[in-house]
Amino acid sequence: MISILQALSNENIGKSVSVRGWVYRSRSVGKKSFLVIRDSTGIIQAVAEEPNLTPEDFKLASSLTVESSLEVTGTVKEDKRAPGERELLISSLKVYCRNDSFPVAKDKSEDFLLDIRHLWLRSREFTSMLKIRDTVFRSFNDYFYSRGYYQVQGPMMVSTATEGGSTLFKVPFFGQEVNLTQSSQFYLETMIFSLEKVFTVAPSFRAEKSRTWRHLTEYWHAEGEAAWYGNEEMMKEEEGMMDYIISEVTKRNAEDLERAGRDTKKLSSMKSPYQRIPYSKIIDLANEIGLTLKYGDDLGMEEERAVTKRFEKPIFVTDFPVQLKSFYHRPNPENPETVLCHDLLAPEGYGEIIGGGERIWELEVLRRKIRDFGMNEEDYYWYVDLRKYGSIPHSGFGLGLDRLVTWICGLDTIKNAIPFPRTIRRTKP
RNA sequence: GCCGCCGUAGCUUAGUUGGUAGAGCACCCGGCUGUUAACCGGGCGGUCGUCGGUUCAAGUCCGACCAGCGGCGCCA
Repeated sequence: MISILQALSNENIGKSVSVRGWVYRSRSVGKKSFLVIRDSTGIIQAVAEEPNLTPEDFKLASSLTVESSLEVTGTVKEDKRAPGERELLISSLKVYCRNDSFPVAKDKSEDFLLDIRHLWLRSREFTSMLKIRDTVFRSFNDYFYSRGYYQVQGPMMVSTATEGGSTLFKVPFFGQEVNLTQSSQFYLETMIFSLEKVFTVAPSFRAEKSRTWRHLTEYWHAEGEAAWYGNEEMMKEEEGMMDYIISEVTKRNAEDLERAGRDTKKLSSMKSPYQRIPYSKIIDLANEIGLTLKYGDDLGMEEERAVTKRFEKPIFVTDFPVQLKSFYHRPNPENPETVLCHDLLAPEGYGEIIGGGERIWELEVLRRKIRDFGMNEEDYYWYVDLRKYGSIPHSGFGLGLDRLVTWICGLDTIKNAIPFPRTIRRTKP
């Protein structure tokens, strides 16, 4: 038994091989049947005709429906008429499951495809996306291991919020209530005191009633936290990570990117360094483009799209005003109206994929910010404790892996960057 | 949270001023000696999202509900 990719290789021409998989297309002309078979590695056309097969087997082969599963043995032959110019002359076959009509046909709506996502995953487009997604997750881990980070895990059930309080999922917990985590950041921060550099890949949950192309209620959050790092050092680390992920994807998934309609050369050209643009300059730029933004306004969807379309590479937006960012961001000592932070915006209109920066490490500053943001210090006692015992400068980031995949694949919705998207109105399949 | 939109066969859909539903694909049967989302002929397949109302008569008009989609805000 060999893979379809292997069956198509030069050394198998003229040889008898066995492959197994699923019927991708089936057509018959006169006394010949053409079965295009797919497995995880590719597709090959198999030809069934009677001299090579018993009448029973020929009939069986001719009757196979889309996505029926089977195993075939046959001789690999070069033939200009075949897709891929190679095909398999079937000498025997074994059918595992002959289907009724497969629900996925040529006419399909976005809505219907979401209902049958469990079957739509078998499509070539989705297979390619899943392979690219695999590379993104794998290379994220590999990069941080190569940089001396440890992989750690925080809890998914938590009792404190990282961001605002209104977007938490409440879950019953032995007569009490807990929340599903929105970020593992605070837990990563606790672990830098033992491991110094840590990362995690975990789901995060947001109960925001978002209805957009780039929000999920459950998404894959890749986070890193490093002791002694400043904002600039963290940005450099992220540049290294992005370079590595993009080089791995373009190396391993060239064909998959092509199927997704993505220009591999264009992706490869987006090497770091990325521009660092202060928030105030972005406001100026937005106004040059014709948008009306004043200092203190947050960047909306329209602004982000317009701005990122002007760049060929991702950009960092830095130095946001204090009030636009969460309480834990460290104010810039040279300009306390702004914080030492960075958002990484993907080009081509895709927008924010990373948010990060330097964390407050001075106890009194953190206490004041917690008060200023109207929060209760007692709820964050353990987070505050970190600033009491051996506190150090440190920085971190959170990356939306599904957003990164959306951009790398050039998709128009984040729902197609994850096998089973969870949105405000969809929990099935 | 705000704004907009859709629901007719397994899928994609047509359906006129209200008169009891038509097609393409899929599937099944038959034909075709090389198909490329094959083609040709036939067949199967519909409580028109649900409930209620108006009417002699509702897919069509009205109301409520259910389900889902798109955009904004928020964020990764």
